[in-house]
Amino acid sequence: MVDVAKAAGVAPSTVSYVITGKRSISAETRRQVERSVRDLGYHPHAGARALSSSRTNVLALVVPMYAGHNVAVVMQFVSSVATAARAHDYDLLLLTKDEGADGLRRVTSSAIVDAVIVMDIESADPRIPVLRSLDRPAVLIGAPDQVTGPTGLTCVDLDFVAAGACCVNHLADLGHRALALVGHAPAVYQRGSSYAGRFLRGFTEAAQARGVRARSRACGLSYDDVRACLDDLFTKDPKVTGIVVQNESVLPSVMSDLRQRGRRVPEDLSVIAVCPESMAENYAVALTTMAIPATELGELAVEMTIRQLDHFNQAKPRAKMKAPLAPETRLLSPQLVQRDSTARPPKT
Amino acid sequence: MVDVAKAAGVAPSTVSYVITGKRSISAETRRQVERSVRDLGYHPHAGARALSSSRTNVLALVVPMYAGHNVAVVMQFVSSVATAARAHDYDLLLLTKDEGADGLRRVTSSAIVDAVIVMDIESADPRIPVLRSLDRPAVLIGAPDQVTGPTGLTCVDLDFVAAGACCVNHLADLGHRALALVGHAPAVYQRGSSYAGRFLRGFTEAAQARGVRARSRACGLSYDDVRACLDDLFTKDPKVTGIVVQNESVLPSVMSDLRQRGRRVPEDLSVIAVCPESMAENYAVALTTMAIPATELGELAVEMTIRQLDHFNQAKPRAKMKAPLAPETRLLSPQLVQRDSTARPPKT
DNA sequence: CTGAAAGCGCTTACAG
DNA sequence: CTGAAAGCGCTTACAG
Repeated sequence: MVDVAKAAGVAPSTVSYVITGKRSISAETRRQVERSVRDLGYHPHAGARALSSSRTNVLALVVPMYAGHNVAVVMQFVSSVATAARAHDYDLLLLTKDEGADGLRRVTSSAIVDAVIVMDIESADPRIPVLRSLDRPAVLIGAPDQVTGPTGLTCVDLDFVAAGACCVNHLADLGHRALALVGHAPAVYQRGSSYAGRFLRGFTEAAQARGVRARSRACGLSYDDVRACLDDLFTKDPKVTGIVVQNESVLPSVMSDLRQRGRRVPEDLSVIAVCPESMAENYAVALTTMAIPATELGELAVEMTIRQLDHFNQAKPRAKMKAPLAPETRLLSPQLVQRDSTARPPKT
Repeated sequence: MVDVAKAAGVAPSTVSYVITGKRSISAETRRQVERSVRDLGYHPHAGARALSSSRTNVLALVVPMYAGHNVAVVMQFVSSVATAARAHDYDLLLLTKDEGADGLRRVTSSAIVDAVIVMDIESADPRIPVLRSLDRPAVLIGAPDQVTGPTGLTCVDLDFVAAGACCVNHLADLGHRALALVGHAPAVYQRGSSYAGRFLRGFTEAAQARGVRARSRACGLSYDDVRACLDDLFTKDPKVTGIVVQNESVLPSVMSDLRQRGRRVPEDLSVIAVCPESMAENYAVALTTMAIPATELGELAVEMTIRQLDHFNQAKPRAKMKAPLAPETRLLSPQLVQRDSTARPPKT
């Protein structure tokens, strides 16, 4: 920086101000400095910046990485968060979920990152109290179980309760009277991943409200798991004419197994897939989907984080008692896109 | 740190030495310091460390994120690199591929990271010259086209040429005389992703060597793309009895379409899938696979990076002419796991 | 085995 | 609109 200042004939602090844009600079001076910056190929040292400004311009993203489970959706989240972060001039530090609460404390109290975004929150997640005590902004992608509960944390998610209900309503409107839900892998429920439970709740409650029969079952990833799951569902209620597949990873096997059973979609059986829109066309029948708006959620998460950060940084110098920005909870409304896999049930 | 030093009754520098372990400390003093560190909940400030030591303990990982393409494999890479990095006390900064060469320059010359790991190298990739000029260690997951070429960069990858050949040999050994390769999406070849080309080359050359017919075709992701691809392959060579599916994302559609055509696997047709082992059991027939050892490759990449870094940091103080560690290229041997989807061809 | 002190490269009140 | 200077919190020669 000193070299740049010399080359431009100004004080080092002026170079800093040109780069950070934190005070107005005469057009002339600015030009000089920018020129020298370019000529010397100068890049400010991130560590030095972090040390003197107490800001790193890095966000942590905690990603769940379970082999085979939900990879497409997770990738979309990661990709969208990374891109949105860069658009706001932030970089992304990737944390795996199994670093747990300690990992959050580590990156946060070493000032490696300015804030954290956490995916895949579980009911009674041990990270929540930690997150709340961090003294740095935290945003959850995914809402803890009591949606409106006093988590004190900012959340953004699809409204999975409404999504479950929405699927039921679509099928009930078409005339279906008996439904089934092919759920996530058992491990997902055991972990208490909140989205799984919330969707199931919406599904069950709406079925009750509409007076249609509904049952659900967790479903493992292998072909045998899928067959066993469908066997069970069809045995327990042979009249099922509508199924909702919440487990995106298992869609191929489900579609293939249904054909093998001689159940035509949608003539004999209607299918709704809960998955990213991009997967809808990958089957012989274009799938009616309950979209998971991963890209939008990722962008929102970043925006909410930045907003918290702005507030946080303003409050810092002024009062010791920074009024923490009131934690918002944004739940996106579900959007069902009808394609060719849902229709009226067969006449009996 | 000053507080910790006071609490422990030692000099700040001693605290530093205890934490970094860079010189021997009496057991007594160490205990005192460690105690104070714990009592005060002290965490060293990453920025300050980076500034004075010129090391950040962060690695950049450049990840290709194309919706739908190869997501499972990419996730496995990311997960394994992240975990391996943590095991060496490094964090991971995630860069998307579309930040390109500029992104590499940015994180590197701002000293945000100590080294970079780059996935999905293309033939004649514009990032290669940049990587070579970085003055920081760089490791490629994936080899540029001329495997042994003078890239001057350290690479680790599956030996895709051998992998292609290995698939052909397995099928030829079983007695198949006409083979087909369902390749990656056209976009992958257009980008010149090197693994796609290398696999194809191995496949083609081995077929020639073994005197079996072989053709290949790119294949898009949608069901219609898959059907068109198989239509084309079977039309051009109706005697095909063995196919290799390199495009993991398309496996479900392929298997489902084959059944619809009345081609039983493996009685009528043998299938080899190039994919992670974890996907082998997700179909009605357990798939014979050409494994993509993503986890192992990720770990190797991190180890090679650390080794470069060690060398780099040792050379720095001594000579201006740091002899750059001779760039290694490690190509893992392919491993074919036979399961139930390959067998002798039908007698004619 | 331990200390005192310089210095890493920025940002940001404080002055004018 | 611009400068001079303190200070952020560590690491690491230099000494003893």
